[in-house]
Amino acid sequence: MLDKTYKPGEIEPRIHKQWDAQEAFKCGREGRQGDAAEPYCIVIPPPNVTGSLHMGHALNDTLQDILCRFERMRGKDVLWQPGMDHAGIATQMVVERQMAANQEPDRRSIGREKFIEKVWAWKEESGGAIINQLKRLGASCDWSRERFTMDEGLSKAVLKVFVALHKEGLIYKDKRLVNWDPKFQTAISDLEVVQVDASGSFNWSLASGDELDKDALGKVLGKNPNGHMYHFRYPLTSKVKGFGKDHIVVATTRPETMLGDSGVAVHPEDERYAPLLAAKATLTLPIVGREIPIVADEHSDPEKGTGAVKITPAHDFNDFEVGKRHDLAQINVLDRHANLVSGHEADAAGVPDAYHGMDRFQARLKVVVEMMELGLLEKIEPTTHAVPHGDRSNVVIEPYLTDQWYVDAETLAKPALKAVENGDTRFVPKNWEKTYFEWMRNIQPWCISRQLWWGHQIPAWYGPDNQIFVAHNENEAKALANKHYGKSVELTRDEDVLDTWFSSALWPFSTLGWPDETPELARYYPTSVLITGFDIIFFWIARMMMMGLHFKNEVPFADIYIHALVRDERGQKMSKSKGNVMDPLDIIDGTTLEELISKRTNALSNPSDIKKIEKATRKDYPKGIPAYGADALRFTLSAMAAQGRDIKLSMQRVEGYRNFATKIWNAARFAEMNECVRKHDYDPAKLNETINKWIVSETQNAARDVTENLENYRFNDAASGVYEFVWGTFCDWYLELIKPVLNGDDEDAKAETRATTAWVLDQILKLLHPFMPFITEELWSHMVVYGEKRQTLLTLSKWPSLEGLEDKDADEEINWVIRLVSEVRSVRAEMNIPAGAKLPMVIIGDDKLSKKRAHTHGETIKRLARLEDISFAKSAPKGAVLIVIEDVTVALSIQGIVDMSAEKLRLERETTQALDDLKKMNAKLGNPKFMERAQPDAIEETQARKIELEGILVRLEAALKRIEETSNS
RNA sequence: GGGCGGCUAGCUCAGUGGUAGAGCGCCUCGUUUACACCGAGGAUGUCGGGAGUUCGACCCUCUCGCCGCCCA
Repeated sequence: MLDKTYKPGEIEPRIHKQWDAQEAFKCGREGRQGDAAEPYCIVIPPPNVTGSLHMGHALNDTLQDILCRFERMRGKDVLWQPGMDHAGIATQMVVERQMAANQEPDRRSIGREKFIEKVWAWKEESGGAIINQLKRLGASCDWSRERFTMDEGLSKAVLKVFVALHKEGLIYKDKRLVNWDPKFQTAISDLEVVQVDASGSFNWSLASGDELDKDALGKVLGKNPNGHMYHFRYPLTSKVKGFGKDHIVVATTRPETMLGDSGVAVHPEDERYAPLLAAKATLTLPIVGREIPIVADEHSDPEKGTGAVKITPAHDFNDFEVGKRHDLAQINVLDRHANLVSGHEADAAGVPDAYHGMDRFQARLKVVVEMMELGLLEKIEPTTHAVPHGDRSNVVIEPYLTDQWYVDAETLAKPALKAVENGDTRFVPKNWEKTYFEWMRNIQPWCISRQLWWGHQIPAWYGPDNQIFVAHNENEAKALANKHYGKSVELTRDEDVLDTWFSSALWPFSTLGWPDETPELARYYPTSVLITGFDIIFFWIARMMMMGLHFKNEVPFADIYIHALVRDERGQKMSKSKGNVMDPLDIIDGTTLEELISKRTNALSNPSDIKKIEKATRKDYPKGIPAYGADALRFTLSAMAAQGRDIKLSMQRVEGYRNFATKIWNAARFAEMNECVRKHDYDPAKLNETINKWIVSETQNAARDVTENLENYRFNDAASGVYEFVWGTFCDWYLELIKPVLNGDDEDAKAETRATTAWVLDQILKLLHPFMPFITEELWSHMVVYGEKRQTLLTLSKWPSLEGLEDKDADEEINWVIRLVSEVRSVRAEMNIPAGAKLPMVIIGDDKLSKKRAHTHGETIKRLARLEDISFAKSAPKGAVLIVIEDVTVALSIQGIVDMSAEKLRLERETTQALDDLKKMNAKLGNPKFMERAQPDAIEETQARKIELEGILVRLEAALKRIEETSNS
């Protein structure tokens, strides 16, 4: 016998063991190989090896798991390919931090090789915690095929791709500006930069005559160095005829970059500056003393400020382009730490001694003060502007001139763009393709080199004269060099590694064995669908499309399903630094308030928020979180995963779906108690009892509904469909309706009903399994106490594909019973009839069908509506409440129990409502345009509704009349 | 500045060119051995504002407002 309550914590580990023992999730299982089964493949978006499961993963993986389990049950040969990426920066950061905490020597002192060893050791010991968390969620990946982007095979793929693309000229080395992260001292891609708005508060102008309060400015900039626009006067080297002033005013939010200025640009048609352009006038850069040209370039906007823009080609992306057009010098003034340069470089750049090696933001203040002292500071105004930050380091990024490796993304993007345009790959929901197109059409060269140690080292070797040899290995490079130089030379390998996303871009085929032509690659590529969040359309999807098409000549996936973002209760994006994260495992296993608080406050970006976070957490979760179980969490996420809308996680919803799990549990318990046993020769198409025909018909509807919705990625519709069927139809009505049968003495009916209950329950477990794998698998294995042994695990059983079970007559009959019972219950409650009172019911009139139905279901109706007995009469007895259903009037004798004036009010209210509705129908039918132009269906429906309402009104009128007679007598 | 999405019951959210929905919460009731993590019943809405298309708009179009996100 089942326990009275359902305990997820006890069930889940047991079920895991069953799945593992039977290797249920392995692809290419017996009976599903070759032509025997259609392959179905999803590659997991590889989580980061340093990561831990968050709600976004939980949603992402729940949806993938639903599809995989669904298709596996539909008989397909499913491969859900799991794995992780090596997360270059994040992992290196974790390990370095750990070394520092242990007071070990830093990575530069131990050298590259030793450091890499340490990273691997870390990975073996504490990396990949997320994989176990995924398992806890119930993810049915083929774990035997787990891959890691640094694995030998995947590294081989990276090598091959790099060498091939280089050979084709699609990978090249270039000196350009990159986004430089001064904390990690590496280049990062555009996508790894987040723009953070800065707003200042300091205001000053030369014209005001006030003295600049340096200390006050220093204080403001100490809090946030950004958020101000500084207007500088750059003096003309010599006076120019026709130009009234002896200087030009330029504005900047980054004053320190002026040390690297090599020109000032004005718009070619800006008449204000025409004399200067004509005279080829130059400016003398203050502080530095360099003479710089004034150039005409459309980049400067005459409407903005003074129309003159200072140009710092080595430290600004726009200026870099302008500088190239006018052959301006690229003067670097920062070092790798984003401090001001020192030594030779500083001398070359003309940076004064006082600035050498100075912090960039201190230099900013110093430049401003010095300009003020020179009388060249015109004003400082507060402004709001976007400041680039490293997404991992959270420090201000500097555009920095370096040699890096690039992928010619523009060329690779073309086929990738076309594949979506012509429908080879389909976005669901469709509107995301716009985002994809937008990005692909404006794609920039992809900087793939990183100045890190952890990752795939770039397979490029340099000769003594810096000649580059790209090869699969050192010997091959040496051979190339020998040929080039005609002799053997010393080669040095490029120190840098590749962007982690470079290897992730190969994921859909590298995990299947490419570059080897493995059977898996042949069978599972292209994959069926990619499920992911919109935030990595650019990072990952676009790049997989490019690489897949280039190297496999086929799109990597047929469909791309883009799901929502999971937000917190207040609709805020969850983030560790905001302290509003929710660990999915805390919902599965439960947690205490204190643990929750400590988890949320230990990674805050702003520690002063601790109290605030604590308060909010105490308010939202005063008792911590109970253990709701993986099934409840999964069901919540899928029920809330409507296309195109974010999910605001609601604990109440989780609780509701936990209750749903308990409901199913108890329905099964009821079935067990009543010996509802499966029968091997049970045929749902050959039944005698109307009630059973009905539920079997409803089951078919529900199965079709879930199937269609899952096929169309309508996860929320699928989930709420099963929910409604299980609770609203099966539990609320079917199980209640059969109780009299189970307690009765018609043995044939009883046997059929028991078998039907067992059969429906089996279908329910199957339909529910993709959403709630644990409880369903548990019940599946449990419901054999009296029955036949199961042949398979539920997860490997056959998905219901039901046909020919619809039964319109049974449907109408049972719906009649349900309506009748509901109406009686409703009237009883409204009339305040004591729950215990059993009333006699009289069915008025001579309708044969009603009589027959009332007779067949008499016991059931009596039980559910709490009736003493059911009889038939031509007219209603005195002192009765009349209930008007569409086609029948029913009298409940309640003499003495009920206040007749209340009853009168009730009938009057119903009459008013019916009259209102009728008026609407008549208005429609009386409108010639409606009759002329509306669809025939709509007209028919309106007419039917009109007739129905008229019938109801006639009977309501009769009922009211009776009341008056009764109260008069 | 460009683009996308949202605004529906107290809350969280579905929804469709033709009679406004669910869950939670709320109110009333609960003799019944599946379940109080339950059962029965009930109340609650100018579907963000305005205009248009249409026989008919919560739905389509335009416009305005507010909120959010992405890109520059």
